[in-house]
Amino acid sequence: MSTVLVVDDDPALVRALTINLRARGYQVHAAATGAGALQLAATDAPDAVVLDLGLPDMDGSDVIAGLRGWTDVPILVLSAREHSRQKVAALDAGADDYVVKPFGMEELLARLRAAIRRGTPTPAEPRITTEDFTIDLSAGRVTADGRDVKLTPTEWHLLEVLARHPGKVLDHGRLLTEVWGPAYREQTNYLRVYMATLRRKLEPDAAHPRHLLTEAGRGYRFEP
Amino acid sequence: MSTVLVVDDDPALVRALTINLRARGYQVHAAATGAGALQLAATDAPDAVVLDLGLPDMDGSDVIAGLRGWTDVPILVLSAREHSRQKVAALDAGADDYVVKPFGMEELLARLRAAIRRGTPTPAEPRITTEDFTIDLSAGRVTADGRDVKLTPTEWHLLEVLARHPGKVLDHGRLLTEVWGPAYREQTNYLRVYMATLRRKLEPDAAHPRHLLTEAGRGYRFEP
DNA sequence: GTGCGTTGCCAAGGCAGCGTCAAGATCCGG
DNA sequence: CCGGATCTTGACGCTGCCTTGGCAACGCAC
Repeated sequence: MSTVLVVDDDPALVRALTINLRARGYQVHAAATGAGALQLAATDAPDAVVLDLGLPDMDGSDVIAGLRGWTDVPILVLSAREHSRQKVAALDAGADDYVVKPFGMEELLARLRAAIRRGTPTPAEPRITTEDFTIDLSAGRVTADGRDVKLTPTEWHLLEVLARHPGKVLDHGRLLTEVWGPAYREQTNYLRVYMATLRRKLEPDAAHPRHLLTEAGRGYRFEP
Repeated sequence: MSTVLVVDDDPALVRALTINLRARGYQVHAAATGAGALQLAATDAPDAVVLDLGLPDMDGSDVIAGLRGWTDVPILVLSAREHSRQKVAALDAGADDYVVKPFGMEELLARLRAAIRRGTPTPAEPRITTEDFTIDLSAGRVTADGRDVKLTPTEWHLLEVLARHPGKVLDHGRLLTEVWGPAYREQTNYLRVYMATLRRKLEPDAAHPRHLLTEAGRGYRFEP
């Protein structure tokens, strides 16, 4: 999960932000001064920084410059002042976004999500590995001991749906609807045929599958 | 020089933005509808998009989704409405920034600079080599054993799109929208024709391609 | 053990998708 | 206005995928 560095000298605001961010699954570190912020940013390598411009010890632009000297971490600036000139200065100093206080928490969180999303142009390796094969969802390929496995469109589509819900049992109706469309909800034989070919192509022993499992009477499950 | 696509149905605002952006050295293209915006974005490949949410023909989120389906170009959203919920929706749909009308021109320009600065963090090696040929993306040239290979504009465009996503399967719709525009999403025969000429010009054995591969039923893939 | 529903497996026919070719249509420089 | 390059369009086999039906194996309830 992502780490966020919150920099503000108002303890109440820091606490409010911390609570909201933690509730969304972020890890939060806080600093009350510009010097502390630079220090923490260097040691923690956060995924985003929320920075109040009105710090007691340093000018906001200097904090931004201090960060930008060595990192491209997204910086989201908070400020009580509406002054346009200051916004321009902060953005040109290298900030990624600017939010005026008082702000809505939902908006701040959305802007933070947008900033972090941009900050990681590698949206994580969407790659799922088992002991016997590897699925690369973004590249749309499957490899088994080094070699590319050739899958037909339908085979791939079915595998993709299963792999996106690892460990979960997906019932027939759901799989059929997602792969073939709502009109095919009753054609459970399709599933039998295609699960069979997937097992033949991916499982070491198709007769005793280890990853493409049947949950009798309920559906199928993918186990990494 | 950066190109900016301005999307707004208010001619006065479009003119004001155009004048200001041109004065700063940007190249400006404009659209008044969502459909026009998607079309222009596909053909012009702008470096940033300024998008008004209140378009006559499409919902703003749909325009964002239509762009995000195939490009990471920075999107800066304009809206008259202050509603927080709409901001959140636009940002989560993939927008990079959100500015409430009326806005200060200086602030808008600063945010635009920040967005474009973020959007081009890849000076990177714009050169891709395979065993049989080399693609120089920045120079727009391809060489096969020392000699320049002559490509027509369309051939080059198609090769470029494939080469920018090495190893990934790109489906027909995506390739067609990027090379020919959204209106050609169904013309899969274009792909067949141009993949054939690319193979003839680049592959040692066009009948058994090693780098320009077809993923039957799903799309094409470039393998370095 | 028996009966029933569910699942795995196989093979054959129809057909969609792909590669290929060639003939207009269009664009562009001279 | 002409000639060549480029793009568009249609047609035609062919490969291989999807569909379909039938049958055997299996597990579970009785």
